[in-house]
Amino acid sequence: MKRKVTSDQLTKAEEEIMQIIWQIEPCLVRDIIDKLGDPDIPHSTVSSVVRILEKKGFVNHKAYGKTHEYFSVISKEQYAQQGVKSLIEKYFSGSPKKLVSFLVQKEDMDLKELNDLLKTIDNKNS
Amino acid sequence: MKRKVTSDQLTKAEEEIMQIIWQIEPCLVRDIIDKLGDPDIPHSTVSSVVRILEKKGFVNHKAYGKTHEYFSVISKEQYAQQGVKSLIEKYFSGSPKKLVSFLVQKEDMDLKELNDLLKTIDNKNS
DNA sequence: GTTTTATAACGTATTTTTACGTCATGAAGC
DNA sequence: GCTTCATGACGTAAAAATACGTTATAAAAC
Repeated sequence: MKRKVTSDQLTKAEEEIMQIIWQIEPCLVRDIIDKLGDPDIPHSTVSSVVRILEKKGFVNHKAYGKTHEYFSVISKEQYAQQGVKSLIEKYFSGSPKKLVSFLVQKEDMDLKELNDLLKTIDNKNS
Repeated sequence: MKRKVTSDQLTKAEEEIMQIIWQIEPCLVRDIIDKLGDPDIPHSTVSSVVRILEKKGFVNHKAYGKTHEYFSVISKEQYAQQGVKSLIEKYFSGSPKKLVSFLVQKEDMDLKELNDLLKTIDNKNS
């Protein structure tokens, strides 16, 4: 029940904003709002979340006068890696192989696809 | 920024308890505490989380007098599937293939392993 | 039957997350 | 210069998640 101090996990709202930053960085809060689609969301709400993201070390900014241009510090890939790792640990007994066979079983992926991929990687490595 | 009403996502504490329930169900709150390892955690704290899990529809209980025996309604596999799906959507542009090649690249999984797996599945399907 | 023990519910306090009103500042236009 | 506009920070309100003290009850021990 202990809470990790190093906030390495994003909440839902935080992640939603972070995804946009990864897409369009570097960006202003305004840009994020435009991308969000919801025009009624108050500027200050988004600003708050971005500030929290900065506090958590996910983004940083460069100031041009009062205007802040935000950019990510943790890459989407880095964060994804952490997510994949935790998923595998928690739901596939730490075995990536189990995750792959799950993907195939659930028909999210067919065998042919997997085979093709394997060939592609094989070629790269030789 | 809208919040989903159908609580399909567990928070950290909730998930920790849920993992234990999946492991040892059916179980009493007491069993969960024993499994948690932290003997100082108040019984009522764990009980609260379990009640929330019930409200969210993840568990249900059978009452024996005042004693409640909890069991999962949503299987670990079901929940895992949802997690995998959301991860793929958010971080691998909806392509399971990309996830697999990510696994290989990050050396969480080697090619041989993947190859073996492919053979195993192949055999099953023929 | 009475006492003790183990159980869970309930209500509430605390903390964290999410949302927003208000203020200040710099830039642009006058 | 002054005014307007766009920006973001700050503080705080609201909601959600987490933690726990207290009470009630059933079962077990006596």
